[in-house]
Amino acid sequence: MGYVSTIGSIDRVLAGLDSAEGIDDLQALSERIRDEYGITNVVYHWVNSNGDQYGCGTYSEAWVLRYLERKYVRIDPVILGCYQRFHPVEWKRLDWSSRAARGFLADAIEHGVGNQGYSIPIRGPNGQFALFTCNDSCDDATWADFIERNRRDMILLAHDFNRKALDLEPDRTPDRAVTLSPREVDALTLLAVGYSRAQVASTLSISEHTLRVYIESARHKLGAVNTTHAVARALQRGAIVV
Amino acid sequence: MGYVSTIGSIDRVLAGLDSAEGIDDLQALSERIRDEYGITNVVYHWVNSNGDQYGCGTYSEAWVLRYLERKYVRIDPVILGCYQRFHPVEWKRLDWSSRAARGFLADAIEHGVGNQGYSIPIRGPNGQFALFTCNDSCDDATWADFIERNRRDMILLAHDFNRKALDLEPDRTPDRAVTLSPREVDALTLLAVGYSRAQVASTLSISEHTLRVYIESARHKLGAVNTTHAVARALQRGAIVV
DNA sequence: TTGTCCTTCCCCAGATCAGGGGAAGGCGCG
DNA sequence: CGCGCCTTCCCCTGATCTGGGGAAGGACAA
Repeated sequence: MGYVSTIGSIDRVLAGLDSAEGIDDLQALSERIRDEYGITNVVYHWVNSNGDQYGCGTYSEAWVLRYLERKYVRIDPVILGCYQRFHPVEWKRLDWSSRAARGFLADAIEHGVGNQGYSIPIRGPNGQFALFTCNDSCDDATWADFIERNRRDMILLAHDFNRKALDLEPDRTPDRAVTLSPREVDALTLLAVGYSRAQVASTLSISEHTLRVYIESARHKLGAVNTTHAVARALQRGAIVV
Repeated sequence: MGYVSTIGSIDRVLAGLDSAEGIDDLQALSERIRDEYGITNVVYHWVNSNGDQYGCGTYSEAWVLRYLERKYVRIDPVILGCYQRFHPVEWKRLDWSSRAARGFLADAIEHGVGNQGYSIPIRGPNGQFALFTCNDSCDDATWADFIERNRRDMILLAHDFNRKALDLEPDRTPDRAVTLSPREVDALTLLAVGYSRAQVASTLSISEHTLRVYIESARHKLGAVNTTHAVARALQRGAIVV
């Protein structure tokens, strides 16, 4: 990481964001951010609830293809870690202990991804999830210093980058909000914590037949094909909280 | 809204956040933010889907009690609007057309809530939801100018306020990750998108018996009592991404 | 007032899942 | 070179879920 003055960078970049008119501009902008801040990579990565991915950034094409091809999204500790966290996180603090994760890391570094990174999770109303990541190759102290100085900028960039990305791709918000009835929420919530149908029915003091009506109705609303699917979608969309 | 210089405010406030050690400090800090920025109210409000609420801020005690007592969370257009939005929003742009909303607004203003507001939605891994709000009584142009100048500060404050609030209330954060094997991840992931066991087995090109071993093993790791439970916990912990 | 949605109840048959066994080869870590 | 973990295969039975039906009262909104 070469030393680069970042004074005013955020203003220049946000001005660029304001005038962006297409995904290509965002792509160019990620490169711009990378250069303004003197780091190796800047990436905006959208992870869709059906496994679709999309994004832009400075990773090499080879790495992006490999990532998709190997379905790394399933084991990438950055994704997994951010997915269960509220706050931005430094990569070093993620869990790299599994074999799959270590293999992934080696592969990533081989493809030009830096060993240091900082990723900001961004969430939408119905479980939509995206990541804004910056990364670099340097030692821990240098990176900690960089983050210390630029954390705020990165958070603001993540916000505005995401907003612009959504403006440009309005169909990225396909999961319409589903309103489950209170009983449907009860039913799915109890199922999600492991109750069997019989247990749920007795907990809610209704017959199992009635319970099934709720589950079916919730299933239809959620576009789910079975109970497990319905619970999964309800959780993803925040329709139930366990 | 009296004119107040906000230069350096963010630094002073964030320093205060760093040293906060309890919910009382956050309460004091919300007052501090209010004064630094010269507005009427600053509020951090955690909303649980089961109706639980929690937060701190400068609203009068009378208003908070009334809000809870009347279960305003169900009709508050700020909550409703932010719940389905990605980005911070000015109150004027929300939907105040329903009668309930207008009644609510009148009641709010009567209790010292400003007519102008800016609320930032904050989301967690499993639909957790909180709001960081600043509001004031002034005309549209004055408020637009205030937001224009302080939008970035508010976003950063929302982030850090939320982080601190979660630090101080660790039970609101999710459980630690479990490391599932790649096959277990495959199995649960496909189950989560609605596949039956037979479909999963054939998709993974393994026998259904083998598949069951993975599901069982994942269940044990996750401390789940059945498949649906296992999928739910895996999702919550970010062990799988669907 | 009419319609839509929520809540509750009931029947049944076939498909699916859960739970308990046991056994094999492969891989990496100490 | 074990030991542990991952992967793969097989047996079985009983419990559970899924897929269609139909029916009724109450709440709330247009």
